[in-house]
Amino acid sequence: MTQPDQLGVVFGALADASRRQVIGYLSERGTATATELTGELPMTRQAVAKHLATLADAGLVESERQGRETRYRLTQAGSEWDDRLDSLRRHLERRRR
Amino acid sequence: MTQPDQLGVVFGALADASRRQVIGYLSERGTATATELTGELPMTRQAVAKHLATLADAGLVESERQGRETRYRLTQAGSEWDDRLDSLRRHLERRRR
DNA sequence: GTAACGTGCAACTCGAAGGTTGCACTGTAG
DNA sequence: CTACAGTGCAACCTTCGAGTTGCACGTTAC
Repeated sequence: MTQPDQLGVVFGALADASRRQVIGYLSERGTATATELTGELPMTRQAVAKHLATLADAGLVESERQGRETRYRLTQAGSEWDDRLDSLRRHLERRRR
Repeated sequence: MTQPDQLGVVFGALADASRRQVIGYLSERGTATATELTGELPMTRQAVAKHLATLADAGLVESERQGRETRYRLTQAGSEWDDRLDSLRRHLERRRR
C-alpha cells in the first residue's frame, strides 16, 4: 500500500461529481480555462483550480499557459474515461429499470 | 449535486486500495467473513468491517448472516467491476512501457 | 451453564479533501 | 504608464474518511 496506487488516484479523481462534470465540459468544448469553468460550477475559481489540479495529478487533464490564461484539455486517458463514463451511465440506466 | 450520485459512491469505494483488494479476494474465494479478511489486510477487524459496509453501500458486495458469522460475497455489479479492474490494470501496464 | 467466538455499535484521534478569503504577480488593453 | 483581467499561492475552516479501542450482544462448543 506504500506504492503509488495510480488506480486509486484516478478513481479518487472520478469520485467527485464536479470533476466528472469538468471532464464532460472539456470533452464538449475541447479546452477551457479555470475562470470559464467557474461559470459552470457553483463554486469559486480557486475551488475549480483545485479540481483541475486533482484531475491533472490523475493524468486526466493537461494544461498549457498561453499569455495570461491557462488552458486545460483532456489527455488521452481523460478522453477514454469520458467514454467509459458514458458507457457506465447507460449501464446504470439499464440496470435501474 | 444534491442527488444520490451513484457513480460517485462507486468510484469512491473503488478509490481505496484495501477495498479493491477485498474485491479481488472475494472474487477468488467466493465468500468471506470480516474476520477472515482481517488476516489478509494490515488492519483490525472493525476497519475491515467498515470497508465492507462501504462496498455494500456502493452495491458491490452483499452480506448474509449465517448463525454467528456474516458472510460477504460480490454482487453482480461487484463481479463486473472486478473484471473492469483487471482490464484497467492491463491497460495501464501497456501504457506505461 | 459457561466459556469462547464472531459480530455490531459507539466514541475517539488524525489527516486529508473540498471550499473559502485575501493577496501578490504577470500579461494585455487603453 | 496605468488599469484590469487571469492566475497562483497561502492560510484558514469544516467535514469526512480511515483507523483505533472498548464494550455489549447473540451463537456455538463443551
